[in-house]
Amino acid sequence: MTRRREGATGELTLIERARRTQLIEVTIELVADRGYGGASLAAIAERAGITKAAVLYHFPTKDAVVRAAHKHALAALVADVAGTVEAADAASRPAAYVRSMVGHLREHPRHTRMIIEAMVHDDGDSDPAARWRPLAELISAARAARGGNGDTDARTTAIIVGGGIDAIVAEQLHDPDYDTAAAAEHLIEMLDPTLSP
Amino acid sequence: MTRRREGATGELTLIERARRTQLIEVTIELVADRGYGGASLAAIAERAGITKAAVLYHFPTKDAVVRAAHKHALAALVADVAGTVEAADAASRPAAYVRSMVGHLREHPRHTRMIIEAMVHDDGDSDPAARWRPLAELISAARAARGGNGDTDARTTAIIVGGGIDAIVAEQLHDPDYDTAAAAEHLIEMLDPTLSP
DNA sequence: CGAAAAATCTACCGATCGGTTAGGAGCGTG
DNA sequence: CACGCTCCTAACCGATCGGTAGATTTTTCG
Repeated sequence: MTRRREGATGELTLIERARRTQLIEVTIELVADRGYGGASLAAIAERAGITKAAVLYHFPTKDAVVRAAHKHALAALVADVAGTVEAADAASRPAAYVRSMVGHLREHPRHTRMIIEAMVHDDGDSDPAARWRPLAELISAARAARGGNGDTDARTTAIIVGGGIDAIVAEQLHDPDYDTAAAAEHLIEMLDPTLSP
Repeated sequence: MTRRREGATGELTLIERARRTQLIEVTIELVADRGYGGASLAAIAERAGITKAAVLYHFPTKDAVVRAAHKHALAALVADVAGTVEAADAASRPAAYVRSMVGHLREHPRHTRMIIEAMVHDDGDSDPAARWRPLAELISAARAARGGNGDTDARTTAIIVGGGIDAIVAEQLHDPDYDTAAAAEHLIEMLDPTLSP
């Protein structure tokens, strides 16, 4: 058993931190470029310049590496979006959310592919509605701020708009010249009427 | 070389047809239930009640089986949708398209998962915009029929609406009680204003 | 019936998968 | 110096992958 301390509360070594970060980064690259199946232990180890066993010294299993990479990409995303959205007033937060989300995903295409790949792969236990729940709450709040009609299903609106965001980003992944900013504004124009009574 | 005639123009045996159909069906089930990686030759063969070698007698490679399954699911989808859409007049065809697409995907969840899985897996060579091009053309035609403003980007509208369709279906896959029909109507309500001058 | 063709089986191949084991540098500390 | 800890390598494991070769059964048809 050459396994790492798992939930140890002790602080990590500097080298350990650096290695983990590096492994997460190369894993994001691999999953983004070659899909979940393409991110084998051997591939991860090779890109990091170490051996498979060394990778498994820092993480208990391969899935743990991929999960850590997914978590990292997701955390960076929500932190970025949350910061932008807070600056807007309630009525325009859904628009700010869409703009910020599309913008972030365009600036970090690797993270985008990583998140999408993870979404597709972990079958079942992830709810699409849960992914867009923050957006659903912003939509509810905006409707309330604009005076009523909070009866319309914010969950469905959020799911649809979220799907639109994903589609815009996916298109940009295929065609780097695609004008995602214009597409985001178009999506916002479609969303806006549903926010007013 | 125990390989099948590949592009032979000759007619196929009844058994061959039945086997191919069966193999395509079990492959759709497998890909839908366990993802692309879960559809191994051994798994396909087991579900069909034959051996791996027998599978490779009817198809040259494993990928050929999966591609055939994808093609089958896709063909069934477009045939279904096309039939419904033609019955509507130009101005309301986009709405009919959305309704029909969501309805078909709900009635054939396996096909849905198969298509999504294939979409994610074949990296790069498939353009999201191409997938929704038929919808983009319906949107353009509807705008023309309603009198002008064909300047708005139909491609982007189609991509956004298409993403909304995918998201609705994905949510229904996770929550079977989800009201996809209502969601489709909501999506249509968001689409409609963009079709008029 | 008997032979050709179609369909399938058993058995194997090399490659790769995630993971394990044992050990050995390098380094700071008693 | 010797001990202990961190970080890593070389070698290996059993399982599974897609695919192949050749024998064998089943079907078709003159």
